[in-house]
Amino acid sequence: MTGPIETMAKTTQEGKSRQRTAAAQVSMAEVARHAGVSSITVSRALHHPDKVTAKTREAVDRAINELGYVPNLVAGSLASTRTRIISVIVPYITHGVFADALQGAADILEEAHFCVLLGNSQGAAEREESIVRTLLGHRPAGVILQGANHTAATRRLLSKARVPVVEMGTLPAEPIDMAVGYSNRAASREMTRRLLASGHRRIGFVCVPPERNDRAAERLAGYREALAEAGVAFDPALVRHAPFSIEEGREALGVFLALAEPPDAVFCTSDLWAYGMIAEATRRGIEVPRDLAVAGFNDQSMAAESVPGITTIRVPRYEIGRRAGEQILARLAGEPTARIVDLGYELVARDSA
Amino acid sequence: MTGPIETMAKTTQEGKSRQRTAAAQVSMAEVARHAGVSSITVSRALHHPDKVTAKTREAVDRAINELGYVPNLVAGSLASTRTRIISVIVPYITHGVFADALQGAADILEEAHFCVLLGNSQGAAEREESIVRTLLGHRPAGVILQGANHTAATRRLLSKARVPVVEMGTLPAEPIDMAVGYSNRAASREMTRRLLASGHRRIGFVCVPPERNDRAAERLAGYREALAEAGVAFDPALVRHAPFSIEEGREALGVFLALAEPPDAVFCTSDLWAYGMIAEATRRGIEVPRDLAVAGFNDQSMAAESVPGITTIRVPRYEIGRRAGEQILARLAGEPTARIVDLGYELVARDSA
DNA sequence: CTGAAAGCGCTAACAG
DNA sequence: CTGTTAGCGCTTTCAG
Repeated sequence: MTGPIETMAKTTQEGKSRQRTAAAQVSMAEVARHAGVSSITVSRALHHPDKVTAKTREAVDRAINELGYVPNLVAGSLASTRTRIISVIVPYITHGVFADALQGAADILEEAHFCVLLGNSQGAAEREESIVRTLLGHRPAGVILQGANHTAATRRLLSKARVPVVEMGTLPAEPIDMAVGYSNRAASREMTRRLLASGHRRIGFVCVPPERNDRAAERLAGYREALAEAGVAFDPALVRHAPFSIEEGREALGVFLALAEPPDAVFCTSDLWAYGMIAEATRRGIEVPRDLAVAGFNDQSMAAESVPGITTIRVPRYEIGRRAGEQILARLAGEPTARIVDLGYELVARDSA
Repeated sequence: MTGPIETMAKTTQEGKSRQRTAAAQVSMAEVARHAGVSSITVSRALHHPDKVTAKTREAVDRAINELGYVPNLVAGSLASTRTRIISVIVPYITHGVFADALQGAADILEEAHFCVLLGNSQGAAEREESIVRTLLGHRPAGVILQGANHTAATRRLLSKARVPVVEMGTLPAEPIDMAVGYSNRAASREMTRRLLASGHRRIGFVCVPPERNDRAAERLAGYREALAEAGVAFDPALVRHAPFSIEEGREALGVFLALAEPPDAVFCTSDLWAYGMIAEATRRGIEVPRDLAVAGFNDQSMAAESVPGITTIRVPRYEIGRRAGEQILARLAGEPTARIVDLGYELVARDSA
């Protein structure tokens, strides 16, 4: 165990004067001079090597290497009024679901030589709006964001930006531009139906507050639809809101058991809660699924590791991000694009429900 | 369970002609005209509101709102040769350790109104080099990257860029500029000492191939140092390389048990492996830690959930990213900065070792 | 406190 | 295939 230690810099500070980035950088003009050609020829050797003789290309390449030239993309972007930047905004980077989608988007975009300008909304629509405003200032070639609950201003900004926009992880009735996801409502309805089919009638439901989260709202709607179909009355006492954590799953069990009429099944709309709830049930001698059925959502790694294994909904998280990136690229290439891409979901039946 | 469905766009394609981003955007000049002032006054109203009369400021603000003006940061950056972009490069976004650090960096940087330009090296130094080259083209105000094994060209590029650079998660002898992390070697040595102190002499070691990963190399070195201190001979047969996954932990156990002289303890340098190994041991009726002690690294969420709980090394993952961002900001503000910041680690003793 | 002129480093458009 | 001329939209510098 060690504590924080700081070794003071031996190097002298350069001081406030040298914040300017491009300062001592080599410019294209210098490369041109070095190679005995004009700037535009350097530009062409870089971007359209076939439009330049092999000899010129070599001379330019040599000059670039000798001088250590790194093209200034800021200047290039301004001149061409075009960037190779895609903004990707996610609620939380550390949440597995979003991290996977972000990874998918980053993979395909970097492959296509685009850069990802990252935004982190922390799940707040107002924060998202201010991030969108800033990121649009960088004139991205496209924008990818999570979910569909945005402020009116965010929608307006994105529409006016005249760039491809993809909302991921959900299937909004009116996407800003394009959407890639799956039906949270249908997935939730299907899981609830499964619990009902097993004979459960008192079904608890755990989710994040649905007011500020369209996915949670959709899942709650799906749950209610399935109950209605089966003629089971909706009981608000069986709905519990919580932040994401294993611990909250443990606590939710306690709350449910303290009810006058406790549930005989619980649909946790995150595997984290399901995992915690099962662990706590086991600790209390409640057998899952015999005494209590527990279902999860997302098919995160702990779903398979839990004992019993968690019956859950698997969503194509990585694929959603990747496809979102592909949609942007397709639009930029002038190819026809689908307005809504439904990547589906899969109910993974294990032993917990 | 639903399959992929695509709804074709009803909206007509805008075609190849409209890839240009800034195209129909409102310019500062238009805002100026609308407000009856010059561009430079708009610029000042935006960046130095106190250098402008309240009346002018209001007129400008009104024009901005009416026109929906979004400042073009590309043009601004070119003119000022300065950006508010920090490049952050991580090996994998989905790996919890890096996601946490990325989150830490993003949090502090966005707070300071900087944007994160994300790079994803996939753990390959060559890929990192090409990413660094591209990202530097955007003239970031600073660069944060993971670890210390970079190509010579990467080091050269970053040094020549004349911007603050932070390497995170490790304590290199010769940082490119600054480093924020902890000693992988010391942490590994301490854990190995603990296993030795419990009487173990045949200690297995699981890590990723150390040739391409400086952290793995440091951990291996710490393990060997502790063995040497205790006069225990190093046995290459006890070292296993594997990719990160729970499954690989299960497999590693099988390999170790097949040895003529199997280990009585295993130090897994990732909790993932430790978790899998313990699960597999339990399945085979091998009691942990009585029959086999298993130690982990990183204190990921499964470490506490595992039965028995995993004895592991906790590292300040989020804090490392946050501090890395702070170092960049401090340097940009002209404040003195430490060359190396050791944030330490903590051995978390649970029941597995 | 406000403005005019000049230019950031590059690329588009047109010539040769 | 190569070069010249003009900006991209903003900020810097220097005047008023």
